[in-house]
Amino acid sequence: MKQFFTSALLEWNREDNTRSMPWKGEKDPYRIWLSEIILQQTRVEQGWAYYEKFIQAYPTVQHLAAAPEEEVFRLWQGLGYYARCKNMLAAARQIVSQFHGHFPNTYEAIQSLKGIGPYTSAAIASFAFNLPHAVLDGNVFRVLSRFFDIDTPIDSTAGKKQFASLAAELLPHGESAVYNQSIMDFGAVVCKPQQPACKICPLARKCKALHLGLISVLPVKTKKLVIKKRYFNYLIVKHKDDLYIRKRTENDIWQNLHEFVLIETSAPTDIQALEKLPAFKEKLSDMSYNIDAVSASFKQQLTHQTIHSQFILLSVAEKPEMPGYIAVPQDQLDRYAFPKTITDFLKRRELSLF
DNA sequence: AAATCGGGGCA
DNA sequence: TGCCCAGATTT
Repeated sequence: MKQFFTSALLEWNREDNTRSMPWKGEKDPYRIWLSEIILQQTRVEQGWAYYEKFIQAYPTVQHLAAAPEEEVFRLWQGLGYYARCKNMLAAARQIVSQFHGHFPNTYEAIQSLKGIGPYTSAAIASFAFNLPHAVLDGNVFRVLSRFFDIDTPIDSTAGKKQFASLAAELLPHGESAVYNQSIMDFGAVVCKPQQPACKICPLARKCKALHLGLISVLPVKTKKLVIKKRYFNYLIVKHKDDLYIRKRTENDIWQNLHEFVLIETSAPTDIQALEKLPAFKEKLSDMSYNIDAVSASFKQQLTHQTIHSQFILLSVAEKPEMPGYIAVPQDQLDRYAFPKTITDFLKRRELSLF
């Protein structure tokens, strides 16, 4: 069974796999690493252009390590999971300072880098150095759980151990790079989450889930998602040509991205009610202001929360004293990274003063 | 062990 | 909507 699985997969890769990607067959560990960080929880099509941008801007790890943080975040803007960006830059600097600019070449050393866990370490170890480590990503969980009919939840500790053990057994000696590439391509192209192509699947003959009618229930996950609603009221404080922004630093979404003056409320709040909040006066340090415009509501759906945002443009006559905020001329906003809700708003130019 | 961290594509 | 995506880190 296991023998069949591995050889059938490799044969599928030789004969039917036409999936092409910029980093496929790449041997430079820096480029492989970059692609793997970008692709964490991200579809290949979504990450593709970002990979090209980063390789162009930072051809080597030395270039990336020397880059200013704000510039790197600007390039990452829109890709999500911004901790990846922060960790990536830290790892680049680790490679230069601790590893003398040479990418580490053992599974353990690779995993000691910021932002690299079991999956990414196995991917780099196998793709760059052909080391015998099996990757375990969403594709692999799905393919294995179906073919071998394993209903242990993949988001449990027991499940991770069980699948990791099986994946390691299936890894063919000396062919970890091509095998790891194959199983992930296979999961993405044939054994897809929805409507897998079982009719043309070369492994169907021995696929347990297919014969048992369990394709749609495998893999099993236990945890349920709880989605919170949040209401963001952004005050765009304008003094002459300057707008006031800050970097988000708290443990929350969008850490290290920038934003305008935020007043979060637990329910939709109109501007009259907003002005009566103590927080409103505090944020503006009792300055006199004039409300120039109020935007419509922008909605953004994240994995764990739904954000409703409105933007209130207000101008002040005197230079504001706002600790923690920086004044940025309107035409230089594009030097800073913002969350998508804000870039959408800025692009829309809904408020006439932009 | 459970909770978080984005944004986009698809049914 | 809900689910998933070349997962990792924090709580």
